[in-house]
Amino acid sequence: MKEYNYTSIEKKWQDYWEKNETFKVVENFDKEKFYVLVEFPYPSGQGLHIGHPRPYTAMDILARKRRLEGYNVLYPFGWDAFGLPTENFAIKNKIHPAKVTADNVKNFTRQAKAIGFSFDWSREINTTDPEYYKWTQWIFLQLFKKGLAYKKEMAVNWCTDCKVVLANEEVVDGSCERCHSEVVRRVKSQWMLKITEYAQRLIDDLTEVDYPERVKTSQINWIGRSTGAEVDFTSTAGDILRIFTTRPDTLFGATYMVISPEHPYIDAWKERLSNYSEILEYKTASAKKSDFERTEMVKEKTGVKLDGVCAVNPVNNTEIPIFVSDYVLMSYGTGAIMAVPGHDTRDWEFAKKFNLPIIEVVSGGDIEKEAFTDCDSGIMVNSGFLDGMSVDDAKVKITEYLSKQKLGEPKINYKLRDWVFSRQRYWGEPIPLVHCEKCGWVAIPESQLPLMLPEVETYMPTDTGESPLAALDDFINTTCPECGGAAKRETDTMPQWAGSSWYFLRYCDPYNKTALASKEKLDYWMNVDWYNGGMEHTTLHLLYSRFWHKFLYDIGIVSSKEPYNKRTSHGMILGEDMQKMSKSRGNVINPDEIIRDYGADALRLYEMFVGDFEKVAPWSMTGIKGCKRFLDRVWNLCRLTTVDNGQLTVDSYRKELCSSFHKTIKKVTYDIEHLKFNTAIASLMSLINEIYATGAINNAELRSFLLLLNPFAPHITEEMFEAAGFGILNEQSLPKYDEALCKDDEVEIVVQVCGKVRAKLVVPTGCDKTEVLTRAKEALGAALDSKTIVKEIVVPDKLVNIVVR
RNA sequence: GCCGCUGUGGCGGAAUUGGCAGACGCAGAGGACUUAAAAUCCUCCGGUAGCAAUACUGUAUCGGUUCAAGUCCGAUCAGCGGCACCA
Repeated sequence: MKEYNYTSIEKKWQDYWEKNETFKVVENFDKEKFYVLVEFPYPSGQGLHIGHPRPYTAMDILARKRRLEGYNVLYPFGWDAFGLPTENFAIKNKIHPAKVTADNVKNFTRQAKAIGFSFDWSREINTTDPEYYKWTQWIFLQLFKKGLAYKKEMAVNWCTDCKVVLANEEVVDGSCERCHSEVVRRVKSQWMLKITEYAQRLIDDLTEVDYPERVKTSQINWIGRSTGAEVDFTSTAGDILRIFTTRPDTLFGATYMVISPEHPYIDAWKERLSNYSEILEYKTASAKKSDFERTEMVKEKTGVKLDGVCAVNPVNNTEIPIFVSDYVLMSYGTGAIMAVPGHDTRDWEFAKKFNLPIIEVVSGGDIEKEAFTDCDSGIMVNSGFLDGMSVDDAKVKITEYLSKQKLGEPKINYKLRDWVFSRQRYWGEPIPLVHCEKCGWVAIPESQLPLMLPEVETYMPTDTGESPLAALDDFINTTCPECGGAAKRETDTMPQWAGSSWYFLRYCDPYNKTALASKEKLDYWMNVDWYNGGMEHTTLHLLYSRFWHKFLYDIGIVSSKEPYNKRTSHGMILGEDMQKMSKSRGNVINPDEIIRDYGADALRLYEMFVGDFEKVAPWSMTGIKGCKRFLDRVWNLCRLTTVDNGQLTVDSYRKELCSSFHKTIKKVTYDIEHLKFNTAIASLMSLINEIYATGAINNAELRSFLLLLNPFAPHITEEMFEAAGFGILNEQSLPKYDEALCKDDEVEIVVQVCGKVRAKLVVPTGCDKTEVLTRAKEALGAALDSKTIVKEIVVPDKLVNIVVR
């Protein structure tokens, strides 16, 4: 057995593909297209992670298979290059982030090419390229013009020492990742995008797409639609206090109210509140917590009663106390709730702690022990005109009543919040707006796009929390496009999500100077037929890009409501210790070394063979050796005796291998479509074992085997294909299977007695049921004597089960 | 606390979706080749009992449905990931 020289073979074919532009694709309107997409990477300083090749190889296999099936395949690649790590590296090392990005991209490109992905490199894009972000800015302007971008006061993480706004990621246990100082929540005016306006459509159109159920569920839960009612309580201060509830039926059971610490009434009622200072203290304390900390279930409920103002329940005119507590969030509903401790777990806990009355309004539970929250079985009690009704009926009745009395109205709420689109950072797309004293916020003319990111001395945000751009007078000061007067530019930049929300459109027409892509090309290539990415992007990137696509559909840029027909997700590659790979754990694997020691084909094969594609899988050095061993066996196929019959037709496999070949072709073809790469490879391994067992091979067998393996291991198969005189593999078609030839003439039948295997029997495929049963009984012989047969089950071509007493 | 996912040999994982559990690979043991080693090839490889044929047992735990359960249902335990107490 000889090892093959993977280094020179892989280099040879990578050069060949590059020189011949093998995978460059052009719009061919006569040919059926197939658009395969992988999430473009963030080019970090660490280089390609060993996890990256897993999804890239999987989709490369699909792309190569589709080409062999005759499709016009678009499989593009690019760089999602704006972002914090690059900026932080630039700050630390005083290198321009554009330079850092260019270096990282160069390294990533070298590594990606060494793995032999069949990307169309002529369509490479980079979100930090002004020719690209010109169109990111253009889309933002359209959103702005349609009223979908607005400014809002938002709480941000503020490092008290660095005096900068921090991303959630930079806050570790409530303190700054860099200086470990305290981080507080501070209010800042931010650009927001009204994704909530698309909430219902983002739910509804999920029925049109082929996503894994867990992805759909995550998105639906994230958007979090709930139906209920808004109800107006009056306060003893004379104002109306509006609340949202999903359980209007329990209105008679409301024994107190809770408002969020940020609720504006706290200030409005300042004069009436005898314990105002105590309330203010509570408000300050809760400002230090994140929403997550505030809403943690395990934590003890906290709160302060408002002394001096009460609320009045509109259905029974009862006066009830008002509390302020941080478990109520200003960002959901109206920032105020009615508390029904008898039928809400959180309210129940709060009421127990503060000794508040608990009234049962739905019978069926024991409210002394816990809140009774079941909506299906209870009957209304202690609820005036609702008594005796089911919960569902009561909901309808009370909502009608409230509407009629003008005390409230039905309401649908979504958990989904609008998208915070501003960053007080340098390394992002500048927001192309100016602020004019007279005209307000004004879009810059589209002819002035791209609004270039200017050079700055330091990338550090300013100590007022503004972006580094705020320190550049030349950049800030401009004229108003509307009135011509003096105006100031927006200095915030866009989040990294912006560029990735539409990149799949740019791949269709990456050099277009007059549009983000031409309508003709968009209509040819879109939709993305198959999009693979990580589960971690399910609720942010995937939702954001669907939102932008729907907006572009609304303004006539794209022709479909949804961008992606099919979405799949891969599992992470873990370290050999089953832990997430990280520098601190010391379990990081460098792909360069793997390629050097085993070759790209072995790396590709191993990452596909290691386990279920959708689940996490650990790296294993011995595992990759096994894959390399398999490739050596493939290489040595050509050293077997060739028993050539001179034919290259499908039916020229030798008789003893014919059925195996057809079965393997069927299995590999099926498995690739269903992300079962591991079992596809296993079946190829079984087939090669069978070939070796015969000690020989013929041309048709070698040719089919190489074609089947090619999507997984493109270099070695191209080389062997050429050496065998079959031509260039990439220009061929995938072998086909014949269903009739996949079947064996005979099958083994399991004979069970009471579910236990007692005999085995070989019968012709498709053998008659009674015939099988007779032969099964013969096989069992005396074992059935003196037993009463209760039941006889025959599963054709599989098993016989005889139940006896 | 809530949501989602996952529990199968020494290890990674298969199992046509209810029909012989452990495919394929790794590791291990024995043998062949070799002066020797590596590589390669052949054989064995869940547990218990047995020289063996074989029998019993076995898919996190407990229970259920079924002729038949890794697979379906109910409860429990453990691990991983996500989270915005969503009223």
